Amino acid sequence: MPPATPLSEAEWKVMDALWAGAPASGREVVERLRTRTGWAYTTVQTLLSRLVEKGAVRVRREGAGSLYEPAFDRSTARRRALRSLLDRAFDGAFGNLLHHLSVEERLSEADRERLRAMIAQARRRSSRHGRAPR
Amino acid sequence: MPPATPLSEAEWKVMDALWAGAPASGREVVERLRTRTGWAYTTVQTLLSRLVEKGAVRVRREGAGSLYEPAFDRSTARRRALRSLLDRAFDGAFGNLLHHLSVEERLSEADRERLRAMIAQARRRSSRHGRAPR
DNA sequence: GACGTTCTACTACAAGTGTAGTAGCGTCCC
DNA sequence: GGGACGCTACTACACTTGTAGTAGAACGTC
Repeated sequence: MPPATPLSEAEWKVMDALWAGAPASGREVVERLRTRTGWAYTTVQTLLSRLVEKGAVRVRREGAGSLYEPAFDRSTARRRALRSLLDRAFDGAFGNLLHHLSVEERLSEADRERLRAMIAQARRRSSRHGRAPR
Repeated sequence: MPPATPLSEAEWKVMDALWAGAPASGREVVERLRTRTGWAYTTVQTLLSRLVEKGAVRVRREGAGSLYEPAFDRSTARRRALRSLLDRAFDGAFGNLLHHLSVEERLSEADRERLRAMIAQARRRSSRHGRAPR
């Protein structure tokens, strides 16, 4: 697992662009970001370099330019970001987040449906290999 | 609603110290943070000032020193932080977060219990507002 | 009223972020 | 093989964050 340096706002956007299509050229990434951000080519390049330094993106020279590809998937990044929020704002306790969700946030019917599935799935998983992590 | 400038890691710790006890003197805040962080008095002062600038803390001179108190409660801060994470990492969609939780995170029995309560509560709430619970 | 003790205000400085410019190199085209 | 063009590498610069020091004001004490 690469050093879990957290992704900044702008970096998330770049990663999103990469997750949208496996190896992509710098040009492609810029193109994908154009509508969302309007960043200059060099801005995107800077961000890509920083991401490579951080180990979040792998680069490979390919003839003319380079091809970039994420070093981990979106779920992994999301898990890390969530953990980071948990530590920062919820005393690191998952339960606190759930409590907050239940008391403070408004849920739609679809959300509730999702939660029901979530419970069922969690139950299945935990009974399969009987463990309850913190 | 004060300008929702997001709280940084260190600022969260200071806010936590303030939420732990209504108006508190600078000295008190430092004291509460000592074990957790070991920060110098002036470090805490700097953070408090920044929080005042951001509108997250209100200050009031009181004889010798000042008394500080949070300008909003922890739930509000949590809601904002969550929103920010949502926008950054989950395409701004609450459902994406729930999906992530259901598929990616491991839940304990207590978590599941909490979720069940959450669903029930949401159902109650939404039926009160006259939406059919499917 | 001189002194020590506290606080506050201002300043500092390195790392990280957002955003981009410039120079130079490799490649493609005629 | 010389020019046009695209791409990478390096540099820039302001703002935020983490962490603190110093100088001076205010207050309590004898």
